[in-house]
Amino acid sequence: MSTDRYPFREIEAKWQGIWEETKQFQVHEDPKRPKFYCLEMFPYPSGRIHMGHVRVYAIGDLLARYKWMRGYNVLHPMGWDAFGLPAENAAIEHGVHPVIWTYENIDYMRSQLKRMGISYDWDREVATCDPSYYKWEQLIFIKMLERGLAYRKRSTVNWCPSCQTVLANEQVEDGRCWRCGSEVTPRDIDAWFFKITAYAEELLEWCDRLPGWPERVLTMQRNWIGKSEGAEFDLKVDGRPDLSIRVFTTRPDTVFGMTYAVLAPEHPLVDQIVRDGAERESVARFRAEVSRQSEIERTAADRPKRGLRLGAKVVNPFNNQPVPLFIADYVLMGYGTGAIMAVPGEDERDWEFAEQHGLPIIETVKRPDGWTGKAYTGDGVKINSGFLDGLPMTEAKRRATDWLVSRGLGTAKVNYRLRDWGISRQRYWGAPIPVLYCEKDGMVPEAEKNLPVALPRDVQLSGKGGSPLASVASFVNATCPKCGGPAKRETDTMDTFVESSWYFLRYCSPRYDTGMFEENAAAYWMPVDQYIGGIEHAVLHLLYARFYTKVLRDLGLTKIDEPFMALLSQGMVIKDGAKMSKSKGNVVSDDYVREKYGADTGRLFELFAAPPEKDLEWNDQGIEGASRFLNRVWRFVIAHLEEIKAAPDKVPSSLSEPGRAFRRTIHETIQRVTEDIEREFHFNTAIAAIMELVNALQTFESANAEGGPAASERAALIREAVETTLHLLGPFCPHVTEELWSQLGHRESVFKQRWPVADPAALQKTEVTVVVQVDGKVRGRLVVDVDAAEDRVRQLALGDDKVRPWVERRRVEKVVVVPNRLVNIVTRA
RNA sequence: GGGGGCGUGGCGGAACGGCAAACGCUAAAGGCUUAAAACCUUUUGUCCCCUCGGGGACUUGCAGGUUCGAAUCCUGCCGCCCCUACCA
Repeated sequence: MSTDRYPFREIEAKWQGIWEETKQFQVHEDPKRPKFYCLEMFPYPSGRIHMGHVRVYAIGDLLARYKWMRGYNVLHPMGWDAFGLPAENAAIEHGVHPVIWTYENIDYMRSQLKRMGISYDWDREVATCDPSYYKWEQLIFIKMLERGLAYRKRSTVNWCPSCQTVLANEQVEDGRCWRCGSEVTPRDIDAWFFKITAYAEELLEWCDRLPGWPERVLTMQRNWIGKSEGAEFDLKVDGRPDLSIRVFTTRPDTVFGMTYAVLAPEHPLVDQIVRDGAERESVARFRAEVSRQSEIERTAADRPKRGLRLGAKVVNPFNNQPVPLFIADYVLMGYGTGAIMAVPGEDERDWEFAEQHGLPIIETVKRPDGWTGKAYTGDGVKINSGFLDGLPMTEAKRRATDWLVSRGLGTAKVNYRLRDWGISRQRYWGAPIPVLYCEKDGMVPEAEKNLPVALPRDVQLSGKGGSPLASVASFVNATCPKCGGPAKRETDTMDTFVESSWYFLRYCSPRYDTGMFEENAAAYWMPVDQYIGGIEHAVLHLLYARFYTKVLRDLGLTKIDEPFMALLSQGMVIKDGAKMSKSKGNVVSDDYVREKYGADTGRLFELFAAPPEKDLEWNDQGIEGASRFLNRVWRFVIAHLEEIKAAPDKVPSSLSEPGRAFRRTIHETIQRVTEDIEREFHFNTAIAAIMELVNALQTFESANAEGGPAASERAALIREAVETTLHLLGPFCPHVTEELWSQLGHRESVFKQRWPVADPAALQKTEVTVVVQVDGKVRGRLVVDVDAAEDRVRQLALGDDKVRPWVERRRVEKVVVVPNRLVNIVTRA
C-alpha cells in the first residue's frame, strides 16, 4: 500500500466527529426556508455494506449536500427496514434470536454509514421492528378493516415452500419466489388482503402526473396495473334457460366471429353445466391434469393449449347461433369473468386453439394485406358482422356495446390486471396483524387502546409447520376486546412491504407518540422531493407506497396524493459480470475501500465511472484514478496554502489575457457542474468538469511563475480557482474538501457556504473560433469578434488561406453561417 | 408474443442536428530515483502521404432516407440488455 496518499483516515474521522458533535445535519421545520426532502430507499439490515450499496448513498448525499449549499432546509434521514425473513432464517440456522441478529446488523451498518460520512440527521433514525413503529400500521390496519380496504378471504395464493409463506403477486418472478428462487405453488388458504384494486384507476392516472419519474418505471407500473376496456355480456347455455355464462372481451366488435366459447377449468359453472356422469369424469381428469402443471410450465412460451369440449352449447346473442363450449387451460379464472367468447379470426390464442381443434374461423375484419393465414388483431373495416359491417374498429366496438346495453344483455366494462395485495405472512419476524377470533363475536379487531400488539420474544423457530406465533400460547390466548371473553389471536404477520409503505412519513416526526406522524411536520416535509433507489422496486415497493399514501389521505391523515415527486433509479454495481452481492461472493467491501483509499475516493469513483441510471462496472484501476485525482488536489492546495491565504479575496478588475482566459474556465466550470447536477443528474460529467478545472489550474500555476510581474493577480486567481474547486467538489467528497477549506483558514463548514454562481462578466468572450466547412468537411478555423456580422464572417471564410484551395475551380452554391459557431460553404463543380 | 432501452477507441464513458472520441483508465516512451513505488512530461481510433512544421482519407452495429450539415431525426435489417407474458 502506498504511503503517499493524503491522510484521509485522520481527516475523515475528524470531520465525522465535528458533524456529529455540532449536529450539522439536524433539521427542523422552518417555514421561512424552502424545504428539500432527499431520501434513499432504506436498507434491510442484512449484515455488511459493500460497494454495491454505497452507490445509492453516495448519490443521495451528493444531492442533499448540494441542496444545503443552495440554501434549502434539507431533510435527509436514514432507518432500517428491519422485519423480514433473513433474520428468521439466521435464527433457525445459527440459533440467534432475530431481535439480536437484526440490531447487531443495524449497529454495524450504522457505523459504516457514519464512516462513509453521509449527511444523515441521525436523530430521526427508525427501525421498523420497533413496536413504537409498527403500532401505527396496526392502527391503520384496523381503520382499513373498518372501511373494507383490508379483508380476509380464502383464496388460491402463491405459496413458497421454502420460505413457508404466502407471497404477493408482485413478489413472484417467473413463477419463483423473489427472495429465495424456489418454485411457487398454488395453495388454498385464508389470507389477508389490502384492496389495492380499489385504487387501480387512480394509481394509473397519476402515472401521467409524475414527470420526475423515469418513463420506464411508469411504464412498468402501467403495465402491471394493466387496464383494459371492453364489454361484458351473457351467453345463454343452449337448452338450459336457467344457466348463462358471463364473458369479458376487449373486442366486442368481433362478436360475429365467435365460433366457440371457453370456460376456465376451475370455473364454478362447469359443475352445473356438466350433468352426465361420464362427462363429469373426463372433466375431473382434465382438471387434475391442468392443476398438475407447475406455474412455470403453465407460463412457458408456445406451450400447446389444452382443452376439453363439453356437450353443451352456448348461444351468441348477436345472431342467436349456438356454438360449442370448451374448458381450456389458456383461460384463467383470475382474470375478467374466467370465461371468453373465442374469435379465432382476430385473436392469436383463439386461432391457435381453433386450428388444433378443427374449429371454424370467420373473418370479421377486412385484412388490409389480404388473407395471411393468421389471426389479424389490427384495425380495419368490419365484414361478415351484420349491423356492424362497414364500420372501423373503434366505432364498431361502441355500436356493439350500445347494442348490448340497450337490450339489457351486457355492459361496458373495465378490467385491471392488478390483484389485491396479499399481506399475510405465515412467519414470525413481522408486525402482528391486530385481530382476534372470538367464539361469540367472530373476527374482532384489537381495541386501539391495546395497541401495539407486540411480537412476543419467546418463540420456537423451526421454519416448518405454519405460523410460529401459533405455538406461543401466551400470545394466541387473549381476551376479546368486545365481550371480554376468551379469544385467539391472528397468528399471521404482515408483509414487510407494509412497513416500507410509510416510513418516509414517519421520518417527518419520528418520535411522535400520539399518532403515526405529526400533521404539521408531514405537511411541511412531504412529499419526498427526490427519491433514490434500485429499479428492482419498480412495481413492488413503489406501487405499494403510492397506494398506502392514498389510503392515508382518504383516512384524513395527510393531504398529499403521491409520496415521491421525483425518482432516480440507479443502476446496479457489477463485478465479474454479475450484480455485486453477498450470495454471489463478488463483493468489494466498503470497509476495505475506506481503509485503502478513504470514503471520499470510493464515493468519487462510483459517481464518476458511469451516469447514475446505468449499471456500473467495478474497476480496481478506476478507483486508483479517483484516488490520484484527490491526492493531486490535496498536494496543490497544501503547497499553495500561504500564497492563497495571503491573496486578495477579490480578483483584480482588470486582468491579463491569460488571467482572463483562466477566470473564464473557472466560471464555465461552475456553470457546467451546476447544470450537470440539476439537469439529468450527470454526475460523471460534473466530476469531469472539475477535473478539467484542476488541470487548467495546474497549467496556469506553472505558466505564471510566483513572484512574477503579476504576482497578486496570480495569487487571486489561484485562490478563486481553489475555493471554487472545493465548493464544487464538496458534495462529492465532503471530508477532504472540509479539511482543505479549514486549512485555508475558514471557520465555517464548506456546506454552510453558498454554492458558487458563475459571474456573467467572467463568462464574457470578445472573440470566438468559428469552424469553416466546405461541403460539410472542416477545412479551416477563423477567430472573429463575438457576434460579428454574418457578411463579414462569410467574406473571411471565403478568403481564408486554408479554405481557398477547396473552393477554387468550383462554384459556390451557397454559404450557411451559424453565428459564433460555424460556416459551411456548399459548392458545385 | 407484447412493451421499453441500448449499440461510439484496447476499456469506462463525452458530445442543444454544427470541430466525434471530453474526462478517466490501460499501454508505451522519457524524466526524477542507487533502485522501485509515488510523482512529472509526451504519445495512445484506423490507414496513407510527408520537406518531420504538418497534410490527407476513413471511422459512431449494417443498409437506406431527410438535411448545407446526422453518433444524434426517420425507415428497414442485425446484435445485446431489461421488463412482461395464454390478461381475452
